[in-house]
Amino acid sequence: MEYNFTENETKWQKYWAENKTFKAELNLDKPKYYVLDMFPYPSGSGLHVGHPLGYIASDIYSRYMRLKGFNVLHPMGYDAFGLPAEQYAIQTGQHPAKTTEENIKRYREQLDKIGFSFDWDRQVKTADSNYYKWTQWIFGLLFESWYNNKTNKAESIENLISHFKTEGNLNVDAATSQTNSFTADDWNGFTEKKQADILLNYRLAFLSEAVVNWCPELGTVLANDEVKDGKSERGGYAVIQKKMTQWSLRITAYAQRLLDGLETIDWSDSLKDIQTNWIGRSEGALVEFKTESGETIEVFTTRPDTIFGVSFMVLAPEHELVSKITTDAQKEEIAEYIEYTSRRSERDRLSETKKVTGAFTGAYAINPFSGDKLPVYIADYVLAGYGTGAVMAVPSGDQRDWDFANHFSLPIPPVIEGQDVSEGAEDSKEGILCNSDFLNGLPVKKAIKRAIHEIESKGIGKKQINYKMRDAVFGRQRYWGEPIPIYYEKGFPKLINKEHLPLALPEIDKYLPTEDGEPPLKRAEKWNYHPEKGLVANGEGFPVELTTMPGWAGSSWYFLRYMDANNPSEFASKEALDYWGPVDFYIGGAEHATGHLLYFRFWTKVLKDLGFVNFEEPAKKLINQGMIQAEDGQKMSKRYGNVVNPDDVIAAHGADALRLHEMFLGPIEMHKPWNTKGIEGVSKFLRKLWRLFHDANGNLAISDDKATKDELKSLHKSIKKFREDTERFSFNTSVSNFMVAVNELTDSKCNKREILEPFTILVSCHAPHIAEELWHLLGKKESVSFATLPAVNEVYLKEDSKKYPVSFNGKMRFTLDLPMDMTKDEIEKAVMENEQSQKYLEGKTPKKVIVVPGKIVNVVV
RNA sequence: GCCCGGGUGGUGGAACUGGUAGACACGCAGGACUUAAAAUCCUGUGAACAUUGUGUUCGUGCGGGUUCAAGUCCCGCCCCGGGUACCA
Repeated sequence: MEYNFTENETKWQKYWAENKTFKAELNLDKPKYYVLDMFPYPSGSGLHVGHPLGYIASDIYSRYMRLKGFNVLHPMGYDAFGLPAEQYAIQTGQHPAKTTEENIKRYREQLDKIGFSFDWDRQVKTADSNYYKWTQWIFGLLFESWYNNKTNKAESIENLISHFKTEGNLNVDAATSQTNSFTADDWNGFTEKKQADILLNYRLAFLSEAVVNWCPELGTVLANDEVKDGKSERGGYAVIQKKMTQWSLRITAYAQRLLDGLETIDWSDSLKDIQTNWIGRSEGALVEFKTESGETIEVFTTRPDTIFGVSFMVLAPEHELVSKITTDAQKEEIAEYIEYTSRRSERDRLSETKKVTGAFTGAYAINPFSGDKLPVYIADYVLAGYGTGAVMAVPSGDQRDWDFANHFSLPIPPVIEGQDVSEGAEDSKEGILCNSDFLNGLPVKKAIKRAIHEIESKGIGKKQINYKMRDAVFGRQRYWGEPIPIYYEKGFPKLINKEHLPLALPEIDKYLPTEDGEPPLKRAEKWNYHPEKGLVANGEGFPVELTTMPGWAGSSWYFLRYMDANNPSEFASKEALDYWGPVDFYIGGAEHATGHLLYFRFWTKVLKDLGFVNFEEPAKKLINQGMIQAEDGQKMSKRYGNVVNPDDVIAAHGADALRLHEMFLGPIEMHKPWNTKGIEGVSKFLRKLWRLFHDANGNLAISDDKATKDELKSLHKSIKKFREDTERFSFNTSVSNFMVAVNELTDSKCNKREILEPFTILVSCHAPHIAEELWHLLGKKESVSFATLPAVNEVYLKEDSKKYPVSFNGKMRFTLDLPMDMTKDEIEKAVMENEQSQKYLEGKTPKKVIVVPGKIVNVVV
């Protein structure tokens, strides 16, 4: 009887589901291992063949770790809130919850057919109110915390308030947007509103007025990682900069820890690089320049050593000093320039970076060391959002400053010996300072230190570290997301009481902004809050926040919920968190490097600081699965009509073949095209494997005879390679390893239990359905996933002899079979005495003979 | 521009710390079985030259180098993919 994959695969999928074979239970007696996949956003088009690639790899690894005796947590769920469902709802009027549920159902059917060993009892859906209740609760934690730079962690806002009451903010070192200082008396005298406003400058979840990315098409603000090339990542719509009051999360407080943590985790270098660049740490100095009129311009520079090379100053057009220092004569020009820059979209600005623009304010600043008069310009190459929004321009060392100086005919004084600034700036960190008074003769690195020292002792600045990363904009003017659990009393935000969570998403008539441009939640009829009664009809109580959370809120902590997914009273129990956390192995796409993967590290650190989890990093090991392209090398997309559906592949070849084939395509981390024909190879392998257990007539035929030395060698070679390959996530070479073994066993017509039983266990990770059936044909009653991974017995691998490749001058000429226990000298002698050697020696005596026992022989003539 | 990956047969890819380049597959060619096809099995398959087996030369993007020995290490380039970009 030939192997019937459809029948067999359905049978075992049913068995696993009915017996809850992969149910994970907390068991302190067993070591745990947590394998996590990035959960999918259930889109309307279902899974294509590229999606399960990572899931297959993680499933193989999960099964492998189970065989090694670990208690494995391998869950799955859905990232169910998001823009596409809402856009669809706007078009069709269908409730996004309904379409999302339908999509989830379809995803589940597709996933079930692939034979994953997920514990479905732990499924999470971010749009489920039992889940987002806790997302809202975590938002509450962020709202009620501030970051203490002295203890280097988040602390309760109550601590801060009591500090304010007794000392004001004088001895507070916090991550804050508060610039003014106040005393205890000041604080106690402030109105409630004023106090609330100040606290917002400290809270980790805070409301502030800031320039944000506004996408008019989507009708919402976007975080920096959701904007690519000046357009929205979803939809590709134009983005403009707009000043708005917004909820944000103070991720910048964690910039240094997010950087430091990278050194403790086993993630790919490219991913770490992306995050490092995104965080963008730079060391330098904050320096004050006085204008002639007595105003102070503060600049950030990474090259304080070049301060004698400053020939002008530049402010961002939005800089608050611009209006104060502009002379009457220049007012018109400056106003025109500001008007021009505010008209330009983000895309225009980015695409015209070579165009030099700017305007002179008429004001002059004084170089604090040289006393030189420095004209002050405004230009939009200086960004309001970075550093202080002002720079000291050093045209000899900075190309942008050079271009500007060149355009406006400003001097370009060199400050490094031998510097040639006629064609452009030279920004080398090597070199010796010149024309720089007390810095003359010093190499750059020492000069930087010296300059900072002088700046500090003069009292005009200090050493400073800046980060490119911005705080994360958190509110979205959209419907399909978690409501932010905030209401407004006396004009300032307050947290909705814990017992009123979840703050459920209300029903509304349509999913569009109101006529006044308010977010869709404004349409809800019962969207006011009463601290005792909860939600009440509008007109009663206090208004509730109208924005919702971004797509990444729910995914920032889902890995924690899986640990205790059905807990009704906590986000997860302490016991479960301590046992299962952190994630041991995480797999997902690299496109989440600057979004999800930063946010989930950030939330983990906050929860650690507040004592809820005992680990600093959420995932110890992470690999990125590559993309599977269509056969034509293009991206697989409905638009190109080149999508391959796993359902079709499974119908034609089976789930085991799909799993093997996806792995066989190449290394997990690489992008590679789908290859329809290639699947024949793995199908053939499965049939060959099946035939090892059956005779020519298709009847089961397993022998209890003793295995031969060669058969044992095939088996143990395979066990060894399988273990090595799996440990280094080389799933593709495992497949060829299986093929080699089956080919060898087929050649020797091996049907011996002693060989087939352990081999079935190996194969069960990649091809669980056929393995499960074969396991039962071998007479086993339990699932093969409860078996033990076979150990390597080196005795069977030991070779008696080695076919030595013999090279002359590095060129391989012939091989020579020699016993393994020969010494170097004996090998050399044997080679030299061999008649074939004479031909290549041409009568000469060899200069040198290199012998690496067990490896090679190389004769140098 | 800067920072990461990556370039190996007709194709996907192997070669873990320098040690027989091309494992394992796909494809292709030839053959066996068959009335025929499918399925299965066998043989061959980097290129060129030569050929009786054997052999010789070249060959891992290009050019150099280190080494007894380089796909692997070093230097300089080219191409492809990704990230990032007036970040001072």
